[in-house]
Amino acid sequence: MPTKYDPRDTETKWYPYWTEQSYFEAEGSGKKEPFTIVIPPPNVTGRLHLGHAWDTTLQDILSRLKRMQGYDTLWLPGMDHAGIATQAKVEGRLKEEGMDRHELGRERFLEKTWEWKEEYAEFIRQQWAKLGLSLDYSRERFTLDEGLSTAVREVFVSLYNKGLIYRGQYIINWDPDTQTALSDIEVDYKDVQGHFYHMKYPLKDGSGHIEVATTRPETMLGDTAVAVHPEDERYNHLIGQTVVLPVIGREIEIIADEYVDMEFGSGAVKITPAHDPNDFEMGNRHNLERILVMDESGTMNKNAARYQGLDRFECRTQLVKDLQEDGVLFEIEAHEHSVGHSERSGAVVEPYLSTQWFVKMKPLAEQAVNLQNQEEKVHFVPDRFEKTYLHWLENIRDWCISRQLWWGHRIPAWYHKETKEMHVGHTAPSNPEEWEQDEDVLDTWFSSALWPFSTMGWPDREDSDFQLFYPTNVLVTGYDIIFFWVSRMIFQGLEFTGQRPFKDVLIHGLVRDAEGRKMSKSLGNGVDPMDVIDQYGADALRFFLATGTTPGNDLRFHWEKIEANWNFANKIWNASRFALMNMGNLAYEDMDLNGDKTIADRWILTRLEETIRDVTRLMDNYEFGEVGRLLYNFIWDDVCDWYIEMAKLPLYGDDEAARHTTRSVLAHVLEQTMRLLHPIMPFITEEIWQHLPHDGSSITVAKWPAADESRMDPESVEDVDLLKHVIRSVRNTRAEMNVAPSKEIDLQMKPQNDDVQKRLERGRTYLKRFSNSGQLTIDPALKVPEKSVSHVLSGAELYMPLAGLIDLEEEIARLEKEKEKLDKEVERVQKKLENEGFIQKAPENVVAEEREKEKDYMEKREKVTARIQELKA
RNA sequence: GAGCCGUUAGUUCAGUGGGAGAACGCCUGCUUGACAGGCAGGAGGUCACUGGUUCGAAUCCAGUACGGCUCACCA
Repeated sequence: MPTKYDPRDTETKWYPYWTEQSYFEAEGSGKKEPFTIVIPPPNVTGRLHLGHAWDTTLQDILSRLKRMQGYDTLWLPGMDHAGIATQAKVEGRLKEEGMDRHELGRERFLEKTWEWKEEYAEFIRQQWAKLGLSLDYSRERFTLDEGLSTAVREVFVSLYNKGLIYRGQYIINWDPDTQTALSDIEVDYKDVQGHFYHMKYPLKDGSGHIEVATTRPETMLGDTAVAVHPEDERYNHLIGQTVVLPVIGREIEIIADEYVDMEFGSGAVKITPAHDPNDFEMGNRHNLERILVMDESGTMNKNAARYQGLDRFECRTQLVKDLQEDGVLFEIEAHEHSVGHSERSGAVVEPYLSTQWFVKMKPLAEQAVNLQNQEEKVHFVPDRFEKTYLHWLENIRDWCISRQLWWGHRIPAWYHKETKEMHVGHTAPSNPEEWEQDEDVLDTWFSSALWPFSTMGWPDREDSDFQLFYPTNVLVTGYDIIFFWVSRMIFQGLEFTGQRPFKDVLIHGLVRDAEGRKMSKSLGNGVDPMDVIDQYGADALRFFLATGTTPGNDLRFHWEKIEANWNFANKIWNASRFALMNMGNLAYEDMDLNGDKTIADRWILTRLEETIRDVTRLMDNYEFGEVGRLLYNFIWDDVCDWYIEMAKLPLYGDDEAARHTTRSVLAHVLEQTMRLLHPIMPFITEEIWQHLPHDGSSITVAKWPAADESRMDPESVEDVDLLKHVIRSVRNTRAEMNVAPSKEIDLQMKPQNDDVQKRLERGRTYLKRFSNSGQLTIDPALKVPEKSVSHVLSGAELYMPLAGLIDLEEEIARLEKEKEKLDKEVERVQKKLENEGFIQKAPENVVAEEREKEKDYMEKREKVTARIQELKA
């Protein structure tokens, strides 16, 4: 084994082995308790980013843990066709080749897109492998697969038949760039510094005019009314009168509607039912005509009269100029307002009248809301996200699900060419030549919403995977897609399977750069997880992702932390190297933990049991950060800095039996620790585990360690704690007095009682070695040496005669300082104990602890004071 | 406008009713038979602020300030 850990060797070796041995394939036999996670399917648009790496690392930790704990673990992989995003990518590629999808035709374009999909799917699988993810590839799914498409049609037809899907003409969010409708949540609202345009519309009878204002003046071309509040005294007399719409010359009525806010603007509103959702509603109430003034690309149409052919923003500029000249537009006010942008293309979204398909959300949302009052609810971790989720559901509007794209699930609706009759069903009507299928496809999230069950054979409820592995145990995802995905899976799962699709939802945040900024292409601050792996290994990256933060919070990426985690891997590597070099070909069968163990052996075994217990508990609570901290400290501090150093005594000694016991303990501790760490750092733990004495073919299928209280030895912990205190005091003195570690000193200890004396005697060999003392005295009747440095510990005093090195004044000053510290402690404790309330109300054990401390501090202070007196005398 | 989160050591973050923690960074010393990407020792914090509850508050409650996020409205 090389002295430095090189993750590249290890990490390329094990993944092929794991998959060849089918360790990640769920059995599906029903003999073991199942544990299921479905992966949030990444888009087949490109490379995985750090967010994916984080999300999947957390899932892999849970999957590996549960697999080791004996569950029939299914972690189901797959990908999402990502309608708009993928189509845009393929169109981009076509454009480079000087082509256009319309030239190519729908069928050829889809062929090209499938090619793209295969290419990127392979790419994504390679990245999953590099991350070490324990995915069951035998069950990989894609949202456009045959089976999943069947599920999509089943859901569509069923919801349609229940009246929960309908088609109609409404105002939707239109993206003129990609030329498709969007759902409400695919629109990003940004505050924009715009203008408020004030206009006068003349009354037909010539008696004057009425003032209106708008932020989108081009929509005035489609106005079909002006509205005022029925109780607005300024306008009462005008209700029912007619105004002549400038430019167009259309005569439109002044109507009364309570929606109008009298306080806002002039109190009169222009009404454009085909270009604004509120105006559309009002139009329905008053039977107003709906006039579209643009086409699907945002270009003004024939209803825009002389502005026909202009882009909507060119039209705005020109129209404003013209209206100003005509005196219609009399004021332009700076006005900050919120403007919707397409989440995908960034284009300004146009509220647009259009015929689309919708899901009626009220009944579905209600079910999901009610679920949270039941025992079998979805548990959000951390639970604050439940509030976010419920608030959204309670205020939900109908979901526009049709998209004017080619790449996706085609809507299973057919229209008769002549009668215009509509047919909704799994298949086309029997005489297909007389019908044509709806051109549109479904929102990508419509199919993603079915993912937890469509991937398991549903709608075949008898499918063995669906029977065994559904509902899933936990969903791991970022808070940014709670609305898009989590909520939709829940209401569709309830509607179609009658069960929650997952018991827990583990929410994480976003990966940010070191300055806390979101990683983005435009900022160029993104980090490719594959680069991180190439430099430091997947284990280092995974440890960082697992331990960097607590659930629900964002994570800042720091290269230094990744590097520190490589150091940790290297530390583990070298500790193992040491163990193996001193293992003497110890075989697994020959390991013996029942021999005559040293206090170090008993202590580290106790610490191991504590670590097993705590790590298991924390894993179950998704507290991976704490798990990492515990394992890091156990390995680095307890195993490496203390146990290995202590184990060197028997290992380098002549006592064969003692050596055998210590070898066994060391091998056992490392072997068990590798198992505990394996879910987080799968590669290095497998590598080391395979080198160590072990039983079985792979750590991936080794049993998760079980805590055994009977192996704990509290005495040994007290022993080692005392030894550590003594050793630290000596080291501290050496450092302060500039006594080189290589220079021998005398160490004289005066125990206060038999118990401490015995402990010190038991630890004598360790004390001698770690203090590098020539003479070591343990004597309750010790005659205090002159000219010596002293330390007062709980239960013992220690002296180091360092004649010639000691400055008496300095030593007194040091002890005075020590005494001051103790004074403060005593004062603090006594203040507490003098408090009647504390004595009466605080729990007994707390009071007892304080009394114990008081005694200890006072004793120490006494000793220190006495020592000062001696030195002064 | 409503809701949520954060504010703890130079930095990144844990801790969430009973003596302020870790990692990294910093300072000092060390070719100690696994590791100098290491070992040993050390410095460093009125836990944002103001009140309240409590025998006891970094921790619970209310408010304030600053930073961030989400939703809604915006003619």
